[in-house]
Amino acid sequence: MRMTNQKQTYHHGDLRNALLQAAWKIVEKEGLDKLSLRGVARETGVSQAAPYAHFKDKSSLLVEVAASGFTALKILLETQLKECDRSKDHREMLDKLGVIYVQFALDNRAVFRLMFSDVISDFPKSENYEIAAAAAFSCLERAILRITPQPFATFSAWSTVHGLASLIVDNRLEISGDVETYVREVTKFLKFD
Amino acid sequence: MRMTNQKQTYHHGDLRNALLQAAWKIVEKEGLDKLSLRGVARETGVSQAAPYAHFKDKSSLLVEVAASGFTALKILLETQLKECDRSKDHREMLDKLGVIYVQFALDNRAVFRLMFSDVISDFPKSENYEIAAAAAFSCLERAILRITPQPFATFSAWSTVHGLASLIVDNRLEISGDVETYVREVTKFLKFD
DNA sequence: TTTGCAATCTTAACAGTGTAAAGTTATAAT
DNA sequence: ATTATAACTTTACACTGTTAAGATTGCAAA
Repeated sequence: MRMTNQKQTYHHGDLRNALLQAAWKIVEKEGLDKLSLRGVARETGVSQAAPYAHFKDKSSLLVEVAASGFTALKILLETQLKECDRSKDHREMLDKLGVIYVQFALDNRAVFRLMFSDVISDFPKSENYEIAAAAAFSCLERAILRITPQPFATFSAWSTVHGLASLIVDNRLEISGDVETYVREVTKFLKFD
Repeated sequence: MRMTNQKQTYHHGDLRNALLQAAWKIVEKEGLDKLSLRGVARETGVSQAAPYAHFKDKSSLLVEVAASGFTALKILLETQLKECDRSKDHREMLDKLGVIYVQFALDNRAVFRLMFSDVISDFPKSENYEIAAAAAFSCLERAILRITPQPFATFSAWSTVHGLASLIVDNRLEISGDVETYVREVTKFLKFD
């Protein structure tokens, strides 16, 4: 088992993760449509067929990248959630989570798109993906539940924040000024009482 | 100039539109990732290189499909907008537009995704696309302006409805029951007073 | 009407892709 | 040390987007 970056032996040692990292990097730099499995292999310094020892096919690789995206987002949300744990201003907490959500989308445009892409949404999926996605969603849910128990409140908040993030990422909404004020302006119309 | 469906002459007569229709059909039936330019040509009964007489490349074709998607959506929204013109219940009108938006997304999943896809969002675009997209957006805007002049109200409503549509289309939100009640439940937390 | 020309289409070719099959090498278990 | 298995490479195939060169057509000017 070898953990070096450079390939020095026939067996890579940590190829699975190396491929995931390379894929993330390429997606962010070149875009999803420019990402090829062969390119990922090339970037990692292995042969074109090497990925198939670790992933069933290209989609499976991308699903795992998306899953790690959800995990990254979840960590950000959960950190904020803990910071605010003793605060009584639950609404302020929710807004902060919204800002984090949108900021994550902007900082990781291509991966964010991938996370909800049809490459993934249209079925195979994976346990990892479902767990990671649910975990991220649950952060929002917990924050909402401190404000109101109304059943659709979570979906409503998620929809608003997700829609805003999507529209910005997809260039349908030009954003001038910083993200935070923008998110606050948009979410201020959400009222749960 | 010939308008028949079957190809009978060397010149097709209306190939541009035929290609757009075929592309729409294939996208909806097989998904965006399964759509190939060659496949579109095949479906239209024309050679693989024929599309290049009408479109610069594959992306340009898809951009036009997306544009026609926005146009279709705009027509639906505008029809509803006119029907409600004499109504005084502006909020009810807005809700109806929201239902139409989400219903359109569900009825045309793949095209809806295409409309906001990175294939398009990441730059080339086209005049057609921008005009059609702006026209659809403007329907929402007009409806909102009858409720409130607050600057971010439109973005807020659009974000919510678009987010809801996206999450459903991308299978992140399972929908049980009919769309209408679902949309109303989610949007009822939007309050503009 | 004839001629020429531009638009529309076809065929052929190239590089790049995803992926399966078969062979090679390293590691772990005996 | 031997062997089995997992991790890798090489090779090959069908398919893709796109370009170039040639064929066919309708139309406008002569």
